[in-house]
Amino acid sequence: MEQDQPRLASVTVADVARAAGVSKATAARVLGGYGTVSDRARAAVTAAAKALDYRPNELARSMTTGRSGTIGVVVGDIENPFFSLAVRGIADVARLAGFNVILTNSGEESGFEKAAVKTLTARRVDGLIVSPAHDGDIEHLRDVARSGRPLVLLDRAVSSLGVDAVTADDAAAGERAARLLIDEGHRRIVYLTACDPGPQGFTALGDLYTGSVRERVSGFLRAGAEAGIADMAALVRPGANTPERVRRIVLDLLALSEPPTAIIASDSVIGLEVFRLARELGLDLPGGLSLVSFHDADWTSVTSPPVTVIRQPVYDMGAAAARRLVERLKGETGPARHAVLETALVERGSVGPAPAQTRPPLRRPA
Amino acid sequence: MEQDQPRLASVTVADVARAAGVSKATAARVLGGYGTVSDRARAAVTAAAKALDYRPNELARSMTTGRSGTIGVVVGDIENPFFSLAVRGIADVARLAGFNVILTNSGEESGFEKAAVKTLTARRVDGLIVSPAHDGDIEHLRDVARSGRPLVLLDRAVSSLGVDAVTADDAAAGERAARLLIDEGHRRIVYLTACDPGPQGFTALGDLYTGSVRERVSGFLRAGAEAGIADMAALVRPGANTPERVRRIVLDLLALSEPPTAIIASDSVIGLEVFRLARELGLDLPGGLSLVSFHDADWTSVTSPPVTVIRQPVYDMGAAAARRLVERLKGETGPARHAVLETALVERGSVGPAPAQTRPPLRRPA
DNA sequence: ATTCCTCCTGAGACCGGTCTCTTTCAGATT
DNA sequence: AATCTGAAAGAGACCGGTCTCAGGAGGAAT
Repeated sequence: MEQDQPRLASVTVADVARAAGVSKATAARVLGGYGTVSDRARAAVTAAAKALDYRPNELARSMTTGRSGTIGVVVGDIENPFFSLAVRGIADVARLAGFNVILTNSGEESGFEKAAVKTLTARRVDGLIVSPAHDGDIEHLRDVARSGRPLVLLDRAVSSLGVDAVTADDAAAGERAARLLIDEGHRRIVYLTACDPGPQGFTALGDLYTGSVRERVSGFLRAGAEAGIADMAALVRPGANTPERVRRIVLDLLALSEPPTAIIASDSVIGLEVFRLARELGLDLPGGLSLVSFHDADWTSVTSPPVTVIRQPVYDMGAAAARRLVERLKGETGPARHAVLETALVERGSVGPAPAQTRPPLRRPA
Repeated sequence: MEQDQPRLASVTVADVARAAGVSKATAARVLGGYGTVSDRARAAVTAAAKALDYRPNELARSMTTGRSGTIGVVVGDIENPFFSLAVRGIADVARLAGFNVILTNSGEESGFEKAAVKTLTARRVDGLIVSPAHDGDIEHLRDVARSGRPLVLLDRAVSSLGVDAVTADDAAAGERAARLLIDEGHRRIVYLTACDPGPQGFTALGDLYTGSVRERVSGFLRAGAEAGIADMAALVRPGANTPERVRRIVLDLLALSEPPTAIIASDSVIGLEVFRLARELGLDLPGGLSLVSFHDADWTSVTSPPVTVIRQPVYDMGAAAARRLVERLKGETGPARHAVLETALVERGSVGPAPAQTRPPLRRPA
């Protein structure tokens, strides 16, 4: 072993070159793996590098090459199993393609998202995968697109940006979930989602600034309209951003003179909190309340009853986004593509017929 | 608005300086926020920078300063709620201290971990937080320590490295969990963990190369020894690295002539799979099998029965690790510190008395 | 033997910042 | 008026790599 000198200054190509008795250029060629070098020189440099414990400085390297071998990812919330699974998909594909992943959390806040994007571009990532928190506030993404740096949107498309996107078939999924409940006779169905509430709650689709949520709600409303349900929009509830807020919203809803008979939760974190609250209240599922949750999270299959969910191909969504980004990074040009992945309705035990009411449960015309 | 020139080459300080009619040095002073500059010059440079849409190149900056404003994090598995919560703690503290976080997943594999550490140091992160997958294989960490770059170990201490670490009181927690079960009369208790199995399973503590796991098992064995249980070590089962392997191991155990009456799961992912399997097998919890899981994951409180868990201060562990790293980054020297955070046993419904057996349930001497 | 071509190598510019060193100049001091 | 002081600004080296370009050596072709 070499002596334990507390080395602060790092070994550079120049040091290696000197030790090997060649020029800096030749050493760089060996160490960087480019150009042509004689076997003799190569051996000398390799040996010197090893002896000196040379470690390349990626920073310097990417400063000159312009490429960093890194892709930046900005997700809403790594804690949400949806995103952590998607990130895994991204990471796996990236690794195979030889890219490193820099991950950042926006906390679903536009301000943090902007800061994250700024930091990542400043650090010259080769490309970005972002799930935009707020699709009315996308100047920073437009900047990225304009700068020519590849950008792929994940889970939330923003068509006006004209960049690649990978999402699930949210509108169809929202419609499917609503229809399932309607077919069971439910008429007062809540759509509960984490999108920040506007000044006075939900009034129109435009109030929902998260792409995926808006899609889902549009499907939800469509199902209601087709079934002739008067005011399907009345029970769309954004603002379920924390467990506490989920509880407050649901408690308020249950206190209505005509309480809802079913809830659709827009992600598994919300779904879990609804489930927990129902159980605390002694509310029987699905007898007293039916529940459908987006995202087939692990726990949904072990509760009693297990939860009926919309299964999204989350891992694949991440992987597809990364694959697309890598294509772009490899020079693929051509128009922006929006990949829409199919979801599946997994029927388990949390949906049952609506309890008998004043109005008899009408069946939707087949 | 400016014209939409598709700018590929980025604007540099030199460009700004030229536009502002000052020297590169002066422009750099304004843009970099250092040195002294007249108000007139400052105004000119600021205006020029805005007009040209100047964006600093963080790479170039950190190449000269030697600091990158970034801390690298290598965790075993971001998908595991334990790590995603810890990462959140890290990210929050880092953000407040003005650092960015680069996150990497090792998949609990030493090889990937090494690659990740190498990449991160090559990109000159200012410091590292790592949860070492294998504490017999730490040359790469030793290199980091030797290079003088601050390193904090998370969840898994390696005392021989002589670096800061933040862990839970794993030995105490393991002992506590085992004791709870022993007090309920259990004698055949499984400790199920994800640590990769040696050639022929568990034979001695040294076979467990994950620090936290070894600690927990040592506590587990100690509890057994104190209660005079003959062969507590016989039911220590590493290798539960995937849901499938959890199933296989548990099924094998249940097929024993004298099957275990209780299982301790070393993390919530394992705990969930055990729970699911028990339910599939129609095994009553806690009547037919008692279960204690490490990590107070969300879902553990909503199952039927809810799961008794060891609650670790996961978020705080991440935050503490980040805080310590930031201290070091700010120049704190002084000896390595190992912070041990307390855990709590949260008794819920998945633990019950051992079913009557040939041997009568002995109570541990108070 | 001469020319041509290929292979290898070294010198040095360059990337985009920071930072030291030097010079200039205005205002204060005596 | 002469000197001192300190703020402001410019020139240019530097960080650690990459890469272009020009030149030298050796082998093949003529």
